[in-house]
Amino acid sequence: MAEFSQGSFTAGAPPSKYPHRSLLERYGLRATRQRLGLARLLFSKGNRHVTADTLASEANALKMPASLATVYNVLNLFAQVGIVRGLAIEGTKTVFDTNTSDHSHFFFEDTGEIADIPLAGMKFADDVMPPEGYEIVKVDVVFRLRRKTSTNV
Amino acid sequence: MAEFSQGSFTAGAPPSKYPHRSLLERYGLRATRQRLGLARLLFSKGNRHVTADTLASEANALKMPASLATVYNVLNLFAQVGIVRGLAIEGTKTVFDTNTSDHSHFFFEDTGEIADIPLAGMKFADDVMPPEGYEIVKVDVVFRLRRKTSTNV
DNA sequence: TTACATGCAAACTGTTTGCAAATAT
DNA sequence: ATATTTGCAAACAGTTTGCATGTAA
Repeated sequence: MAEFSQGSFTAGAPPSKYPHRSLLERYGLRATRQRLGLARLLFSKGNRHVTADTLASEANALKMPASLATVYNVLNLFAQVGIVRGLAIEGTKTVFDTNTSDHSHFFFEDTGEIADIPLAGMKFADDVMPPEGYEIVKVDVVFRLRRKTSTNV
Repeated sequence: MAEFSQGSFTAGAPPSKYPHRSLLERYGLRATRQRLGLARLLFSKGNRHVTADTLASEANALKMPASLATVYNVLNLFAQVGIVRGLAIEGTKTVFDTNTSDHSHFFFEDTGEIADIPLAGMKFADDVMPPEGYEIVKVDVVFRLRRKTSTNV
């Protein structure tokens, strides 16, 4: 039960133990226990694509309890300030991507998985004239993949 | 209020009155009253982007009653056989597009509206190498639009 | 006549919200 | 001390489903 003890420091409060505290403060967000925990899950192992409930179960499995409602709140908040980015790929669950740079996605239709592609969507904005009075703020590009049928060579 | 009287013919059942009957038959779908009615709404006035409930209210307003469940069934069925195409743009409601050709979309963030752009997504498939064993079956490209801020010249 | 489609209501999934208790500053 | 955040459960939106009734073939 101690893999994520947090809260009571004795001495000079080790400054490097909570690397995400500064991240939160940079965005003017209060550094609460669950925000720090979720930020750690999100940003400790490379770019990720999570849904609210995958992240919640992950947190709970690691004894970093956060209610589903809070996970939603935190993910929405992070998305709002730009720490993560929400994707609407499958219509149902919202996927949050920790990679906020301009890139595209593979969507594996068989597994539902999502993978990043280093292809800037904005480069396609040149091919398109936005309607009068509007500007293109983002270009979402999703390459939908199907397992190649062996008969279909 | 009689723009869609349907049902009771007297004589030799005018053959051209239901142009969508043949559409349904072409896909092996039984030509029921509500399928014909919904097909008419979908395909009588150019390309459209509808949700289940906009289409249902439209039908009901025209005295072509179809329950919401049936509208869902019919739209899903049409999408399945390829008469329409489902879009996952906003995460919430599924939008059905009567234009099944390869094209892209504008998404107006202020109004939620969707508009077609004659830009084939598949042309971007050249820039991308699909993972081993997979093939790109569709490329969804959405240009998200925001109203230009006058201060932001 | 018979298999299939419809309508209704109830179930279901994903997400948001109201409010009391907990907590960060 | 006080404003903010959390957790729970209830509300909510969109969609699907079970089953009796209706209907196309």
